[in-house]
Amino acid sequence: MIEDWEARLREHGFRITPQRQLVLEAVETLRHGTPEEILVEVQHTASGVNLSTIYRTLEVLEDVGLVTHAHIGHGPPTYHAVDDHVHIHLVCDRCKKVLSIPASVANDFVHTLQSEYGFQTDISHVSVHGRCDGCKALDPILEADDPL
Amino acid sequence: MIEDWEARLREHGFRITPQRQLVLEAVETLRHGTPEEILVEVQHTASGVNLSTIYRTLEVLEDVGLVTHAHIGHGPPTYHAVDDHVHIHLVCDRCKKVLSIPASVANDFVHTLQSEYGFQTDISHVSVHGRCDGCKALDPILEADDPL
DNA sequence: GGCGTACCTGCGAACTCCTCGCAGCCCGTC
DNA sequence: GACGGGCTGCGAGGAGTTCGCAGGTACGCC
Repeated sequence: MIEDWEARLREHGFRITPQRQLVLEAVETLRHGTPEEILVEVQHTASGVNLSTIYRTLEVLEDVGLVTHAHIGHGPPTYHAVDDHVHIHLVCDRCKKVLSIPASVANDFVHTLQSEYGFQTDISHVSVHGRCDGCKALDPILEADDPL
Repeated sequence: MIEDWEARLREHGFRITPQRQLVLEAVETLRHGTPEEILVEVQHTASGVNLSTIYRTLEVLEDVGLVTHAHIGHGPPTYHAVDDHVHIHLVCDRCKKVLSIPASVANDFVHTLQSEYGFQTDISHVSVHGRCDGCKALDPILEADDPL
């Protein structure tokens, strides 16, 4: 559990509630979790918790910098705890598998965006689509084709 | 208009219909278009066209490699014609502005993903989140914080 | 040019993901 | 321990997308 999560919330004028604790714990346990998955995880401990609360709680936790979200393809967003290693998602559009790689791989790319376009990149929010090693052999991407 | 679009469709066993032609034209005119925007564009010419048809047509056009889509943040996907320059979207999470930059900027990054992780990147499908030059000054991203 | 069939379209229902309004609860403070 | 305002659960509702079905139409075949 991230230390000082209570302090983080209080600093921003938010209250400490069991729901917020449970959601944060669930995000850390799952490492990659959609709101729906987080709900299920939370309900192992407290079955009365509502999906709206998950959404509102995730918004609060993101606000104070305890969790982040990233968009992985078409479905719902995925949430992470921020003390987890900052990473990039490689999403295989064919088998839907998600690889996490260290964000450092993109350092040069990020610097170029900064120096040439003045763009400050939130690298943890990036997801890169394509074909994983296995699927590449079976069904490679052709030029600019994107048969998702 | 992409040459041979009719041939492309026929090759894959699809028929040529006015709707398919109009959708393809709309995508090329708009350059960046959500299904809803494409519908509006198509309806300038043929008001009877239905949104379901737009979705089904885009799926077909993507299938035969005439259009691609990319996910730009929380909203609906954006479609492009494939003869357009391959590009990367830089999405400002604060002002929602989208910059298009040449895909070549990511060449080294793409090669690293290939050589180190065996991952074949569909670079046109990537969207990079962060802060544009203007917003960066007003409200920068703090470490791993992501206050979208 | 006309015919038939399989594909395609329009329409509406439904589904998923998410947000909102409201009434009651409970955290934090005095 | 009592009070007030933020927080939660619940249900309704909205945006974006998909699906099933009935009728229309492209296109191969004569």
